[in-house]
Amino acid sequence: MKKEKNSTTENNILEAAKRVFQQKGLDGARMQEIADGASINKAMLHYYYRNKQLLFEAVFTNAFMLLAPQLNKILNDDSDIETKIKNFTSNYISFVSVHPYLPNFVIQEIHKNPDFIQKIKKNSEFPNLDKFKKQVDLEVEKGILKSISAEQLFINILSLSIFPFIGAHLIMAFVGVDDEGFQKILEERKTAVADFIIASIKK
Amino acid sequence: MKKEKNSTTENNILEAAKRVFQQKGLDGARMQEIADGASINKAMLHYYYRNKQLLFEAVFTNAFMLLAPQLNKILNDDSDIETKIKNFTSNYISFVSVHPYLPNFVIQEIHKNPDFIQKIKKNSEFPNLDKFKKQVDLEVEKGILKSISAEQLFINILSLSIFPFIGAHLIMAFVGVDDEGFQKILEERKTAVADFIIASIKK
DNA sequence: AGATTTGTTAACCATTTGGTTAAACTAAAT
DNA sequence: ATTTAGTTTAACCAAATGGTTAACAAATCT
Repeated sequence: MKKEKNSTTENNILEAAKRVFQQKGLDGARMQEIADGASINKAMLHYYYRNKQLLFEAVFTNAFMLLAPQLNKILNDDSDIETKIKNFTSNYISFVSVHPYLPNFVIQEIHKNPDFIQKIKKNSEFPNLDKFKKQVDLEVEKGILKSISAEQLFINILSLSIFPFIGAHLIMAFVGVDDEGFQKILEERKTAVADFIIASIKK
Repeated sequence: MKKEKNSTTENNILEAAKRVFQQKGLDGARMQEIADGASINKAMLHYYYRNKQLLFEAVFTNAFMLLAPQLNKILNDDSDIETKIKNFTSNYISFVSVHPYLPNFVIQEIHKNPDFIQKIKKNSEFPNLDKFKKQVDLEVEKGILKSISAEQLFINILSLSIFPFIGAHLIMAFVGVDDEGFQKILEERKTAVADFIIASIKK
């Protein structure tokens, strides 16, 4: 038996599957297209991944696990809130600029199949708000921050960081810029988002 | 010839199509399911709407045209920025709470087919930023607002208003609340979002 | 080397799916 | 009453699609 056959084939499949699934979604994706993308026979897909659903779940979990660590940065490290916000927004926007399809993909498929997230929540360390909440409450108490609920603040941070990627085309149409112009706006946001948030909550 | 046959059938079709398309997307939707939902034969669908694409476009345009007027509120009326922000965020969150599927549907299909938005941009009055931009620049100049670009502010407003609906399931998982708890958070946001924005930009 | 497991292919299959056809039905217009 | 035009149905169809089979090639093991 060949063991170290991690080589190309399986990787090619995952790469191709990622491309196709992220662009077209579970329903829109075609196994044939993925096979073509991986330069293999369609039967090979079913050799490596028994069926479409399993292949999809592999890709999805992969994508999700790429985003989760980003969130742990804001939820579970020890710096103060202001620093965290600066780091997270900047890092996140930089990171997603390199993987622009990720947020849409993850969010869309969770939307169509909300149970999916429960499955993931059980495995691995799923980020939770406990520490962040304690921290915010403390800084509010200390008078460092204005009164705000950690939940609302968290939602605001996520919204400002993620939405521009999800609504990119919509925003471009409204604002009247092309891809290049939009890139500039995103670049600005790497610092502008944190400034915006901090201006609002810092006493 | 029966002329006033606007009666139920066509309406049933649109209602059923709306339900199915919004839940499953263009690719995931099945003509048979729409037919069943409208209590008609599948052939009737093709009698009223020649094919899936056209039926979809009817539903999509419909949905989009429901959201556009909301945006005109913030872009093209005469009140000052602060008032506009208060009105828009509150109205938008209220409105979408009643149509929670809308933002996801519109954004997702635009994401998969960006040309779609160009089609719409040509018909009807498509909201644009010109007036809003002038107003923001003026209030910045007057010293009412801190220095901020109208584009970034606009994106922030949209993000904070729309994302919670698109990322609902994700947020619920992170924050650790159920549907009911999330409803409460949204209710809070009807005022909290505007307060958050204004605290950040008002001098 | 010979057996066995693993990787790969081409051809095939059952089902689903969007879409069509032709005929029947309905109600108004002549 | 018969024509006419719109409405509705059941049966049908071709293409697409996810998935399988069986045979073959290439490693791996003994």
